[in-house]
Amino acid sequence: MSSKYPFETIEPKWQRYWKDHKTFRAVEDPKVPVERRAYILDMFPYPSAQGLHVGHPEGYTATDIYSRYLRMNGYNVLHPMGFDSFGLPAENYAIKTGTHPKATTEDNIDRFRKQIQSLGFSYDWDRELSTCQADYYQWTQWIFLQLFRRGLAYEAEAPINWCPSCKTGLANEEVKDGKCDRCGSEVTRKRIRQWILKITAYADRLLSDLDGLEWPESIKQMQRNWIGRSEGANVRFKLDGRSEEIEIFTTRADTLFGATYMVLSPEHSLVERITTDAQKASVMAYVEAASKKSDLERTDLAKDKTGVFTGAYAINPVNGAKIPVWISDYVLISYGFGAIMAVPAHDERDWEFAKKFGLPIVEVVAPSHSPEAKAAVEARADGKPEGAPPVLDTPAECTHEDGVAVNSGAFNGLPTRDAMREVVAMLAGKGIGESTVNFKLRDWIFSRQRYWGEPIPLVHCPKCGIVPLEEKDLPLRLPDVKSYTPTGTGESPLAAIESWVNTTCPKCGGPAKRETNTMPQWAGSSWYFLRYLDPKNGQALASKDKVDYWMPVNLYVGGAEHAVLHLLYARFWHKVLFDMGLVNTNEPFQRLINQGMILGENGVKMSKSLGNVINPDDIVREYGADSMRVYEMFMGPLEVSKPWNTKGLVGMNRFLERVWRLAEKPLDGGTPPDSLVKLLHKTIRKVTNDTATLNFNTAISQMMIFINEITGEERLYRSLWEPFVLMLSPFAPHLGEELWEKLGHGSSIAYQPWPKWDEALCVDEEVTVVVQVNGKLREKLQVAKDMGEEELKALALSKPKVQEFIGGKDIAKVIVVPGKLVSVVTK
RNA sequence: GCUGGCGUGGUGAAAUCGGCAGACACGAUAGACUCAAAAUCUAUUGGGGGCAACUCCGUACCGGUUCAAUUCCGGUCGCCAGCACCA
Repeated sequence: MSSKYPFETIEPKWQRYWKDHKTFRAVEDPKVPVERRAYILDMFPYPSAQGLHVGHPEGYTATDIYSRYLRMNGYNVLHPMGFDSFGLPAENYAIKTGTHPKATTEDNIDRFRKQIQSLGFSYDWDRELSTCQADYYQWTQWIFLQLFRRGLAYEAEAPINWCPSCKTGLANEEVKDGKCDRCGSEVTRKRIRQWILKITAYADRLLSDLDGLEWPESIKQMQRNWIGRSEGANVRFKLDGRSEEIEIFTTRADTLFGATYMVLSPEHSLVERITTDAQKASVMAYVEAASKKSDLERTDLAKDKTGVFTGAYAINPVNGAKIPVWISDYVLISYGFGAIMAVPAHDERDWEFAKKFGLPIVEVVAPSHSPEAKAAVEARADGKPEGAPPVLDTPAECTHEDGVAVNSGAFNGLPTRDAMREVVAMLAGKGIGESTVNFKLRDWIFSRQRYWGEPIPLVHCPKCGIVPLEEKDLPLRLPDVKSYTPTGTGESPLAAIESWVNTTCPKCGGPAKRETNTMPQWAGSSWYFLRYLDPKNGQALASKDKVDYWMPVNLYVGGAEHAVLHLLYARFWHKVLFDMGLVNTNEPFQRLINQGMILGENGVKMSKSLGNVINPDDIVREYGADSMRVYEMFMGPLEVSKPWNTKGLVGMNRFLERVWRLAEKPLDGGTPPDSLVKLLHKTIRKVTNDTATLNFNTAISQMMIFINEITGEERLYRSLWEPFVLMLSPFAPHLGEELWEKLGHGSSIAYQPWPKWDEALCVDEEVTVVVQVNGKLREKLQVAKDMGEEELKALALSKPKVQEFIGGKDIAKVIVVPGKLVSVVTK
């Protein structure tokens, strides 16, 4: 009678063993060559009150299997875990319940750590960190000071997302579809004094360095779009009868002759000055209304263009035309100069606006094969481009396609690309424009008017201005407060603690006030992977030796939701640290993989409100951690989203039960049958290759095939069983250790050498060769693996079945792929 | 709208230097064991037709290249994700 697989006792037993023996402690052994060192990293979790979700262990299991596999292959592996613990959820909870966020955060971390440990991951827990601890955020503050010193942090008034109901500024990630994620109110804009990081100074490098990264193409593409580099030109337009100029950015300098009006963003600084008295009332009303609009109203819903004429006119520099200057909120203050030249014939937005307000539309680019284009090209060939016949009709539709310049004076007849270059050259010659590059990426609004974050280590001194703290005075500790409730004035709750706010200036010693904004949640996570390298270092964020030993991260696994925020911020900070000589690589994460989402059993996203959430604790209790691990890896490729299915999990549990029952047979030291030896070697080959490439689902399937085969045997051969247990152990580590111990070994399986396969034993002596006649499969041949082409052809043609389908027709050709197929084609 | 990705049995999926479509698992059906159930084991399981040997169809849809297409190319439709007036 066989016993049930006792995961309830095995799993805690080995977890205790690993902890007591510090089995997975990583040590910087200089004897290990660089190519045998591996830094395998998970995106660390935010420890929420809900506890772990089944989605978390998916990526963690993948990196764990890979880490264990690498250790067994002689690698020195760094595989750490920690907690991203500053941020709004803890603070919101504190506001609601009056519990200190530190207390709830610590509770949550304890819970998370326990849950993570219950899954048997091989982390080096001696390196655990938490971003809200002073000995960690001391270095987050230190990095901020370096950014400040290098001119990469500046103070400015900037409009931020503001929730009028929660009375607080919101981070971008807390705004969903223009609404507050917490209360559902529409988010408005509020201008508040902000600390901003100059990430745009690194835009070019953040873009070009993507090319060298082994990241999913989709993530690289998302970052490219987000950075949004565009080449174009700046052009300055004179105002009619005034000294000011309007400067604009355009990617289509070639359409300058078609610019029939200009539009300023309502927030543009010239608006007030250039508006004529007659227009003042309507312009001011429009500006006022625009400022009150939420983002949602200004973008999604604003399909219909709105705007007001300022009364002012600008001069089109190429043809001297007087063109009206309007204001409209379809022009964004935050991009380019917050002003545009409008070319309605060749820009959809300008087209809609011009149609609505009856503004002139002039075609300046004709489709390449149109008669207008041909006439312009001919005129140019004759040396008289300006003599090209004018195109007078208002175009029927707007097009941004390339073509040939028309209605463009000396530029008539030039193809779009040439016209762009020529027009810019002409503008540059006159000193009223030049080619330039613009980015969509904006500077990083870095301050939060919140309590639970890193205090910004600066003071405001009435004499000296903004003064950074001395590095020796770090960390600047977060003080205790009575109330975490946001003030609603745009000041953080810290502002109310006078004893903390009032301080002395580090420079002059006079009275000064502390900066009361705190850092966003993204600060701590922008460099945590460096602190794991040297988590107890009191002198530096990490010693250079340790950075050199481990960096860069060889494999980083986490959700795709961090494609642009965390992954872009971390790259930015890393490049700054690289420029300072503190890290050895330009990029932090060499290889990135996004695990897919685990959906609910009904195929939709797991969420509390849908009642389809699976709690990993229940799974571990009922089926064991190993079943959970193997199931999550068996579900499908790591990168794709797939629905949870508890039935499927039960199947994995059955597989492990079968393995356990097999182990209860007495071991046999004899030689197993050839066919099983061959299967073993094929299995080693497949599991090795698939594990190395993170194709865990097919590796598991091969192990199942192996088990199905050897289950039929009377005896359990040690020479088959030991290699199998070794291969299984990264996937089901508790069971692996237990079976290894049962095999009579004294030490952990974690560092045993990975089994090797013999290629000669993976080859079958006999293979199936299929015969096709006119593309259809008609016969199969069992032949020796190395049968030659001629022999195969003769054998195939000798088969009655094949002859039957040839049906006496002449043979046009026969294609033979030795070991695979014979394809007969008739005339 | 733009960008990226994906469409294969009842379900999760496997197979792509083009070469037996559906490995492995779930579910289902039938049987063995049992007083019975659970567990376990055995068999069948893409669809249609045939008593059967067998045969036809089948990888979202339409077309192309090829002796041969799930795989390559062009188009259409659908789904998912991200961005969204970026001049």
